Amino acid sequence: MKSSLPAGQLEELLCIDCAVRRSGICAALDPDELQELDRLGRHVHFQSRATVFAQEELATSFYNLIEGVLRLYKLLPDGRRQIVGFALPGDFLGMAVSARHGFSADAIGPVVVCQFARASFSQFIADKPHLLRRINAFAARELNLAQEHMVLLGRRTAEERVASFLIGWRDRLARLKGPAQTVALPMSRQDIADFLGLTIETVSRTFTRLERDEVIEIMPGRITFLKAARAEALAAV
Amino acid sequence: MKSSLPAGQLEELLCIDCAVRRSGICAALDPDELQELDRLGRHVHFQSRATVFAQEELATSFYNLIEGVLRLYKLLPDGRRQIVGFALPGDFLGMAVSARHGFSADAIGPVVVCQFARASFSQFIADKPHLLRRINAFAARELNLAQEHMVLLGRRTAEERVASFLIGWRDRLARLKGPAQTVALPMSRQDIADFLGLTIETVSRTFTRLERDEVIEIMPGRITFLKAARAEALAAV
DNA sequence: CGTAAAATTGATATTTCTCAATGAGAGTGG
DNA sequence: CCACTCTCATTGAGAAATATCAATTTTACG
Repeated sequence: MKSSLPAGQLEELLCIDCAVRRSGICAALDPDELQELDRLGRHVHFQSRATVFAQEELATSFYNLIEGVLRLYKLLPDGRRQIVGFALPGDFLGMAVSARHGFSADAIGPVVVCQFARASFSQFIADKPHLLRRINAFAARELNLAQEHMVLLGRRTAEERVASFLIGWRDRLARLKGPAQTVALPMSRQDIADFLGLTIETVSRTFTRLERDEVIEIMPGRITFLKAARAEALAAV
Repeated sequence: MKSSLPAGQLEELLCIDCAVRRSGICAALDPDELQELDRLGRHVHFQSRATVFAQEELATSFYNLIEGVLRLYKLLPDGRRQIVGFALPGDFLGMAVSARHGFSADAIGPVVVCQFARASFSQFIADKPHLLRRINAFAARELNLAQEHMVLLGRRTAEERVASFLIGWRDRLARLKGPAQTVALPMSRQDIADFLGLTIETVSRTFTRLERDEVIEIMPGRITFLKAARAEALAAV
């Protein structure tokens, strides 16, 4: 955490000290490789609502999310929005299928990312099978999440969607910060609606219903599970 | 296509002669590696409706789809089904996130797959960066498709879903067999409904409406585009 | 042909959306 | 410190899209 770098570069910590060193893709690297990586990446801060990259923009970088939350979304030409996921520290972004990004990413609250130029990072990973395998595992996990979400969007009721979302979010935060009954929800109701394929009104009504049934308690920016088992049952069915 | 192998092994063609040699992940391999791979994989035939692997089953193999169509789906405990995709020749399956399959795969019509034992294939790819990169690219493409599908499921109307599906399916078949206005639909209306997050009745009514509007012509097991541009517009919005 | 499965069509029900109004929290300037 | 304002969230009433239930028709297959 301490740094001997001159002022103005304080955030340019070394990979070896990185907060997501053990959870991100970099966990696959040995000390020598981490040192090499130090020269390729740089930390970039974004304030709330800032855009890290946008759909259709040329994908010139890869990103490791170090701190904060990103919403990842696709827009239809008429403005309809589908949030395809929320990124948390340790997540790796930028695996575009073409030269352009398939979705936009913007900050929900302050964010720090580790940015890598596409060309040099591609070169860095090109002959590192252990790192390629880890990136593969990350992609497989993402794909699995996406498929779970398709089931939610295609076949679940509003109440099941909301319960699934809350339980899934709780579990992701638990992996980062340890388990807790109270769960921070930094994203807006509109974000939740656009993630779950619902309207903001339906999300709000469903929250209220879950609170009336004493499954959760609603507080500004967070909720508490009162009957976690009931919520889990709704999420699982 | 010709084979000098004894009867009973007629389908055990060599990788070098494989129908999906240029489109599948194996396109990343050189002749020596293909020869090595010959010893690891074996062709397996499935008849229509047969299950190649099932959700929650131990993932003991990887598969290259050689011929035919698979439906890939997840089931909820109460029987609701979401088809997460249709696999076509050249697709690679079996990248499970855990030890178990995240979805089921079964044959729509006769199917041939090239099956690899998980352990030996994992070993085969472990130190082949070019193959790992290709598998990565396949995963990224899958993820991209999944995200597109999330938009469809979360934010599109029934008519847009059906038009998107027909156009998307046409384009995938075009890549395999060349462009055509008439498109084979080997899957049932129920399969289409479970892919699009609709009921069979809504799919049927939407097909009928598209036919009444002279956008498509419906025939048993296939459709023809009469106004492809109109369908594309519905799919794109 | 005859039968079973798949697809279509119709009538009605239900969920979720849309439109509109109200309420609550956070930041700002007097 | 308090009104003011802006954004976000909640609530209500009615509309719309899609689901459900129930025939009927078409297609596939022995």
